[in-house]
Amino acid sequence: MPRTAKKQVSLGRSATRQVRRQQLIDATIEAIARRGFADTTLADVAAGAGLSQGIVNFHFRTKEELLVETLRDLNEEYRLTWRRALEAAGPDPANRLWAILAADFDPAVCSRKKIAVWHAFHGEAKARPTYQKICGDRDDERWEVMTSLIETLTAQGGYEGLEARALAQILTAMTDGFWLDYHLSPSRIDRAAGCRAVRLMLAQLFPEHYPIEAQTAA
Amino acid sequence: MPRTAKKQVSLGRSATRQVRRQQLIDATIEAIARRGFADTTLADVAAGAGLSQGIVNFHFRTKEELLVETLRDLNEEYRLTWRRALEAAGPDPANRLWAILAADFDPAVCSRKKIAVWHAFHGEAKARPTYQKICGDRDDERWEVMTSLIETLTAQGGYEGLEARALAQILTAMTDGFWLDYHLSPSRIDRAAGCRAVRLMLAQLFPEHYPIEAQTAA
Amino acid sequence: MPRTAKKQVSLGRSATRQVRRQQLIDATIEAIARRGFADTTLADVAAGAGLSQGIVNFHFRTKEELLVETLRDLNEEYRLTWRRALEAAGPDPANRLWAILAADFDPAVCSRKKIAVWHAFHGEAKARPTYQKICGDRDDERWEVMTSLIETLTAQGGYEGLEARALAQILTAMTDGFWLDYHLSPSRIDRAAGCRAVRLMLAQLFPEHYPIEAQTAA
Amino acid sequence: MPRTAKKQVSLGRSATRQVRRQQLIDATIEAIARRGFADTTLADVAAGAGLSQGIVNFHFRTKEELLVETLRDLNEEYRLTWRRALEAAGPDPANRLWAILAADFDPAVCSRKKIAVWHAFHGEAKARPTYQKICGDRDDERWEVMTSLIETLTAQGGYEGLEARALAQILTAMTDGFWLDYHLSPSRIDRAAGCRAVRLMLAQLFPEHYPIEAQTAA
DNA sequence: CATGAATGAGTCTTCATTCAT
DNA sequence: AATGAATGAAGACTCATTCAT
Repeated sequence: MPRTAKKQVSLGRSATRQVRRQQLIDATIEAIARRGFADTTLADVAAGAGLSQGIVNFHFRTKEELLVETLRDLNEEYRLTWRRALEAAGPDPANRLWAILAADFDPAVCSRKKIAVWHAFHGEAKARPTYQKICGDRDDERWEVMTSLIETLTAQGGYEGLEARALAQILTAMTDGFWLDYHLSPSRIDRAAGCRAVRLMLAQLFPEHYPIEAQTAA
Repeated sequence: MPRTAKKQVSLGRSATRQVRRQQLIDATIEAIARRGFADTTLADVAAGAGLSQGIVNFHFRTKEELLVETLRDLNEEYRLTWRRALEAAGPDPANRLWAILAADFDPAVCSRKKIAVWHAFHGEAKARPTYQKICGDRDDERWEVMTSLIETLTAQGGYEGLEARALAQILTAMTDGFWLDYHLSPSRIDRAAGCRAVRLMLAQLFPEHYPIEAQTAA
Repeated sequence: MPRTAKKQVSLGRSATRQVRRQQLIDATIEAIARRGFADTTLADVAAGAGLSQGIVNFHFRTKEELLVETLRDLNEEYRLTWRRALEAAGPDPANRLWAILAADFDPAVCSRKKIAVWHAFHGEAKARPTYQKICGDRDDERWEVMTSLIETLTAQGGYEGLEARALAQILTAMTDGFWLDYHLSPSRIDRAAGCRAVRLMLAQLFPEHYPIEAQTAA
Repeated sequence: MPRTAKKQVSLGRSATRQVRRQQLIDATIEAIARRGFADTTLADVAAGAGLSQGIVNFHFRTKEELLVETLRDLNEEYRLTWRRALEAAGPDPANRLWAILAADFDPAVCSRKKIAVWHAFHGEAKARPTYQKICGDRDDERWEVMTSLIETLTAQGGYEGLEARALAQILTAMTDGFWLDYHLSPSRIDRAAGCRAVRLMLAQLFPEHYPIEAQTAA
């Protein structure tokens, strides 16, 4: 508890609304990762943040609102991660496509903890339309960008018979699947291996754009 | 209530223990699919089965035991599905590999409802070691068979530079990923498309064994 | 607590639904009378009934439902009291009118406890439409009967200038007012005095029907 | 929030303690009338006054103190209303008695809102001795004056058999009862009708002093 | 004086579990 | 075997009160 106490003092009562909210969202992610979605209580979250019981209902009106905001927060972090990678990748479409895919292995979003929380939300998605909507919107955006890049690649190269939508589905499924496998069997797979496997796929699908010798690390 | 009464009468008090248990497991799957893992109560399950409140604690000692048995039941159904497909595929390793992968799109295991429940359990896996163990064991078995088949294929064909483990990872990730995408964005993908995409991947990875013209439907 | 324990045993777990509900309603009346409306908790009620915490939400779905049923119960008891008195009064309208008014001083409904609870509900009536509706319906019924009886009396006797509605209002206000005064200043008034005062009023308003010498006790 | 800000500015930080207290008492009356006693929170009161959360505990030490002061305020207003009417009535005891009774229909005290709040406090009276004391004292004072006036009237006129205490009780009950009926069934009664009915009663009880032709409006 | 974030005790409500019938 | 009333622990939420600014 010394750390807790220090935290409270250091942030003090004057912590701005935004800071407090983020603090609680972080504690929520931590709690869900540790205890699971079903067993996470507001008491856990508050204790994890070193704050008092009633605090969550003060900053978020209900538990559900906290959860939704947590999901949005995760979403935004994820979105920013691949968006930034995309910008950093420059104009080349092959580079850009790779940047998006490789972003999924960025430690900022691809950690045991974060992935556990993602799957916790995914598990509840069917029963909670709000979650499904948020996740769907997130995927739609990434899907658009990827499809468009793949169309450019297939137009450039002579990849006959490869439809952009099908390829986008394959690549999306692969990275999503790696997250799931990493979640369920962390001992069988690691970030580097996942990254390499995706690169291998790209090399298979677009040999012109991703020559085998030029492997890139995550 | 008449329906409930009839159900009870038709099954009779003599229903064997196994029948009742299965009835409750089915109701559990239904309830989790509809309400989500966190919001499924024993009352929901009992009502869904047309039985009385206390019944679950009679046939399963605790809620947790019911959930574990439900997961095992799902698992066994999944395992039987691909095992049977494997047997039906005959001796050819290419056929056998395809059979395993295609089994993931069998309506018996690949339905909106079942997939929702799978992801509900996956979401809780990190927090509940038992779930992780059950899911891990399931994956291990399939993994072994797939790796072995892939090794045979790579030994047969001249697929240089393709490591069996990496390929197994790719293919596993892809089918797992399709399930997740089907769960989150059912409008973007359907079973047939998923099946075709996997076939396309096989054709890319093992062109000798899966010539493009010989497409197979799910 | 020994008494509580005995009660539980004597009623047993098999107490019918109706008995349990009544038991809880009685405990609610007791609790409101003792602690007031605002400070009555479900824990008070359950403890008062010698039962466990969650019992109320089992037999009534919410606290509000328990309160509404309690009000209905009080209402019905009140209604039966004057209805029975009315029947016992025979055919004479003067007797019948007197019976209704005197019923308000029947110890079954006119006790410190009951009246306190009545006023607790009246106090919340404006803010809770359901209460206002229930109380309004109760008053309407009694009002109809009284007005009709008064019309008969004024038609019989030569009471010029006395309008039935106004008289009904006066008599209703008087009994209601006695209850309030009994509630706020129990030391200044008692049931017998209230009863006598009402009788005096009747004698003043309808001297032909209620001759002064024929005083009747409550 | 602009309205809030304006309000604050217009009253200014220099508002005297008394003004703030009155502002909060008024907001309390408003809140109780709207939400009921049990559901009125200090947040409601503060918001209603356009001030901040913690303000009440600053000007009144506790919620209970605010409520008590609100009741006292209502009391004082009521007392002043009939006291002023009494003074304005001149020396004639019949006029004075009528003035007291008619004051109960003065819009200043006899409004839907005020009456709702009165009954809210009455409803809690039994459980809170302080309220009972305050209401009792209020009634005692009025009771003394009324009894004394009635004694004068009965001494003057030849009203045999009419005891002053009984008459005071009747008249008090009647006005109290009108308030309750106005509270519960506002559609059945209005101030003018109540006033007329009381006047009718006086005419019946003291025909010498209140001749029928000399009706007075509220 | 006033604000409003923070606290934490208290309340309603849910629900897994028990058990008399 | 089955029922369903009852239990009671636990959780979300409310709100009077405090207090740093």
